[in-house]
Amino acid sequence: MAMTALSDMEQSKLSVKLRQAGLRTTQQRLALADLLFSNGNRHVTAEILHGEARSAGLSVSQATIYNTLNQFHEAGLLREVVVEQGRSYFDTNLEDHHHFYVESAHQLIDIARDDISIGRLPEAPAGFESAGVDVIVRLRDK
Amino acid sequence: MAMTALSDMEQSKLSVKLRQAGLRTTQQRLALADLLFSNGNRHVTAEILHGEARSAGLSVSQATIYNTLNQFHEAGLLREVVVEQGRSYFDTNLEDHHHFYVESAHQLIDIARDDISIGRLPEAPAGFESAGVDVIVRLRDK
DNA sequence: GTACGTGCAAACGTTTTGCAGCGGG
DNA sequence: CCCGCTGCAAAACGTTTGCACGTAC
Repeated sequence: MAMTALSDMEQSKLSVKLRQAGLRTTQQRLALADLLFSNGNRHVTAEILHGEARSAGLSVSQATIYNTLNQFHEAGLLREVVVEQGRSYFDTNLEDHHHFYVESAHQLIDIARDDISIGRLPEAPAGFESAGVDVIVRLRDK
Repeated sequence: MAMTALSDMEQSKLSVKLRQAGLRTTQQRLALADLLFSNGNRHVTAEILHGEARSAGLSVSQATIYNTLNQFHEAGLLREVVVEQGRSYFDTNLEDHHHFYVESAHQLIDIARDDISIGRLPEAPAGFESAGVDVIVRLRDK
C-alpha cells in the first residue's frame, strides 16, 4: 500500500497521541492524523480529508474517513463545528474559541477566545448545564 | 380538500403577510403560515411541521413543506438555525436573539438578546461583512 | 490468535428536483 | 388564461452500517 513517508519523529508523536486516546495505531489513522495535526490548526470536512488522503497517495475508503473523524471526535482529538445544514466540519483547534463562517466559500476562520467577550450569559434552565458556547459570525462578501 | 377553519381576521392578516413577502396566498401556504405564526414563537423542523399539518387534517406533501419553509426563509419570514448535523430548524422569532440547544431532546429555547451581552467582536476580514452573529449555548442533562 | 480496523456496497434520513396537473390572479 | 404552486416519486446528498477480510498487538 502506498504510504506517505512520515518522519520517525512525527510517527512517534502521532502514535503516542493515538495511544493516549485509546486508539490503535493503524496505518490509516496515522496517515490521517498526520494530515490533520501536522500542519497547524485546520477545519476539515470528510470530503476534504478524503480528497487530501487520495492526493497524498493513500487508499482510504470513505467509511474509514467517517469512522476516523468520529473516533477522533469522541476521543477528544477533534471538535465538531455545525454551521451548515448537511455537512460536518471538524476543527483541530481544541482551545476555547469561536468562528467566522464565510458562507459563499464554505470556509471557517478561527476567532481567538480573547477577541470576543461574552458578558452576561443566562443561567441554564433547571436540570441542565452548559456543555459549551458556540459563537458563529456569518460573513458575506462585501 | 380538508382545511382548518381560519378566522377571517387571521386569514386576512396572514394573507397580507404573504402578499408583502411576494408570495401567492395559496391554501397550503395560508394553513402552514397559520401553524407557524398564530401561536407565538416557534422552532420547527420540516418533519414537525409536516406532522402538525397532517394532524390538522391538511393534505400537504413533504415537498410543499420544504418548498414553503425555504420560500418563507428567503422572504425573511423565518430564520434558519443550524445546531445539528442533518436537520434544519426554522425559527419564527425574527428579533435579534440567541439559543439554548438541549442536545438530548433536540430542542431549541430562545435567549433574549438582552440576556446575553457580546462585548468586543472582531472585525470581519477584509472584503467581508457580518451577516449575523449566532450564539448557541449547548445544554446537557445535569 | 483474537479483537479491532478496514473496504466495499448497500441502507439511511433529510432535502431537492422533474414533471404532470391544479388553482390563484 | 397563464404562470406559479402542488403532489408524487425518484434522485441527490452526506453519513452510517453490515459484513467479509485484513492487521495490530
